[in-house]
Amino acid sequence: MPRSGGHISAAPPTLADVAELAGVSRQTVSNAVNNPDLLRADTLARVQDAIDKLGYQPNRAARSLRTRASHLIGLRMPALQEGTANAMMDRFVHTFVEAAAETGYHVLLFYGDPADPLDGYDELLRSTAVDAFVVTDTHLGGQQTTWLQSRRARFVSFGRPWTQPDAKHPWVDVDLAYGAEIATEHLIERGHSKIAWIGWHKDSLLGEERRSGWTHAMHTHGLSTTGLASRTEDSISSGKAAADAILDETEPTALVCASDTLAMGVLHSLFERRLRLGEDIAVVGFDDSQVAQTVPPGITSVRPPLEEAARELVKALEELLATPSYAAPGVMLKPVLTVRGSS
Amino acid sequence: MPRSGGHISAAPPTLADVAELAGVSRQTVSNAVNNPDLLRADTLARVQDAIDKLGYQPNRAARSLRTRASHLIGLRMPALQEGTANAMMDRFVHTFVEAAAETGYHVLLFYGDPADPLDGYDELLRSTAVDAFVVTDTHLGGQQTTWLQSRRARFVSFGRPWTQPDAKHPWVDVDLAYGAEIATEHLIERGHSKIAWIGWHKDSLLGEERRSGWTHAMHTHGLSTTGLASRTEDSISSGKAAADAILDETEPTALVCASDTLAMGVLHSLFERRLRLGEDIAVVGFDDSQVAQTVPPGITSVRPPLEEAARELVKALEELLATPSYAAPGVMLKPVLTVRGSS
DNA sequence: ATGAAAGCGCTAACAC
DNA sequence: GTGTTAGCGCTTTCAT
Repeated sequence: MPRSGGHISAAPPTLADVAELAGVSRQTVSNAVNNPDLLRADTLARVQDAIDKLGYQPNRAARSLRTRASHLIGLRMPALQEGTANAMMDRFVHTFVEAAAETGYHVLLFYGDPADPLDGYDELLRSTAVDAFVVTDTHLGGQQTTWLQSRRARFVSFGRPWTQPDAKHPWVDVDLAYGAEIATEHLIERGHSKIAWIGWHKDSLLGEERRSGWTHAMHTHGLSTTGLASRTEDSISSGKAAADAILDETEPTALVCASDTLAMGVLHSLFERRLRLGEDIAVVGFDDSQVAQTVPPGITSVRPPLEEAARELVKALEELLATPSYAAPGVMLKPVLTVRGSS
Repeated sequence: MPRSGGHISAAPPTLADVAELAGVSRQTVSNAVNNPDLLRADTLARVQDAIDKLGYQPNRAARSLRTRASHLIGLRMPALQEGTANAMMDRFVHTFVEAAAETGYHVLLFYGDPADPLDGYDELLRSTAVDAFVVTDTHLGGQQTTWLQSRRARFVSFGRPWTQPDAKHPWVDVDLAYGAEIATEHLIERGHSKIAWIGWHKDSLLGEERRSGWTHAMHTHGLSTTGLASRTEDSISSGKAAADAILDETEPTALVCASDTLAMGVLHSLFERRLRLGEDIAVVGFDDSQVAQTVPPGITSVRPPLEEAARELVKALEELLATPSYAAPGVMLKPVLTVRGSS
């Protein structure tokens, strides 16, 4: 499709303009665009010519009004976390927008008050601005999904329905217990046996999930976990504090961290102790953040397959929008371990 | 506005539904929403009641069709750069979406083939999907802005019109020559005099800009710059190579880097040489990325005021959409230096 | 201050 | 296969 239609006027051409130029009715042009098989080959060619010549593009508002579909997917912007290494959501948004584009959907990014997980959805729903939503922070509780369901809104989620085992919406998630397991096994293969875990508080579903992978790998290989686990906040300073405590008490030779942020906390502890990352001690993180990728000598990290997750979600979205009653089983994806100098 | 309208039916209420419930005509309801001052207080109250009861929200498609305004701002997703510390654009997107929300605008994120800087714009323009665009990567050349201008599209840019001094569109940028200057002066204050510059190739406008700040600060303080500057790619490995060369040859006590990515390259060099960042040598970066924030002992970095930039752009956008002929002078913002352990 | 009529650009349903 | 008719939900005249 040529970019320069040779047409600069303020008002874009309409169906009627094309129809007139091609010498057919408006409906025929509409069909040429939406059901080309209905036209005779020569008519189609003539209409297509006129479309190209005018640079015609259907008006989205008019089409939406008529078809009751906006071809827009709503995505509430995840809160920005400064001072952490957490940027997984940004990478997810990137890949989701890209995947959605391939199926003719655009993404409507909206903002919601961080204090209210429901803020923003209602307005878009009521004004029929979007066809569906992608919900991302399901581990924060099922408020969003429960509410969307009660409003009969269409949506898919990146993240399993942790607290509602009977939820019916399509979802995609990453098996991060498995992630912790391969991370731990990687360290065992490298000859470590005193492998510590630095994770989140007990009330974090995500945290317990990841922790179980570590426990499982340790026990499978007949290794003890006593004195090797700690639970803390997801921040640099608490990661450092946890590392300080565990290094003093149990002297592990390797640490697995529930996030790259915690891993960076550990690095702060090592820096202070003048220990060499990857030589004196091994560290593995989660998320494969830019931080893990760039800090010397590179932090080995569990990498969630975000590209695949985005594609799966778009696929589910397509089916959901085509079949109102669509109910799919959740999809669980496996992460891979990106090995770098830290281990 | 109550979130639960007590109304669950599939079809959202329309103006007509509200009118019937309130016992007025449709236009009156429309006026109640768009020109409340036109109504008598009691009528307004009655209509408002009906609106609340039904949870009415104007249909966006219908409104757009009629007013020829979508209240959507198009933003093409910047390419994702893995293996670097560059995430400034993500932070910009965050703050822009937030700022836009305050004025009733939502952001339509779209994808464009990275190989074609123009890809994606045309379709949205022709289908009248967005009211305006925000263009972000102006330093890559003026292709996007030139083309948008020729199409009479409305847009603002984050980034000055480097190659077109006569461009008329509103823009906001950050004075990073000044950023390099305060970074260098900070190091001079700390007692350094052999301060190296690790920057980009000569054809990078952004790079030359930043470099000039370093040169200026050095000369102002009577310090020599010979043998202290290098030009390279924006990547970890070339940052390391540049640092290796300059550390061997000139033995500077401090380095200013054109990006946090290059600063991380320097860190790789230091790691190999077993030098202590912030003790044996000082390093300052650009962008105040998550990497600079989290790596021990923290990298001093020039922080662009993205929040302010986003707000300025939204303001310009509002005026631009209100006044078609609106022409504003560009806005140049000053960055601040976030001082951390690396200096 | 409120109401009636018209029409934005498109597609679904039906006629020919 | 192609054309005609109607109407999606809203706002902009214009009349009252």
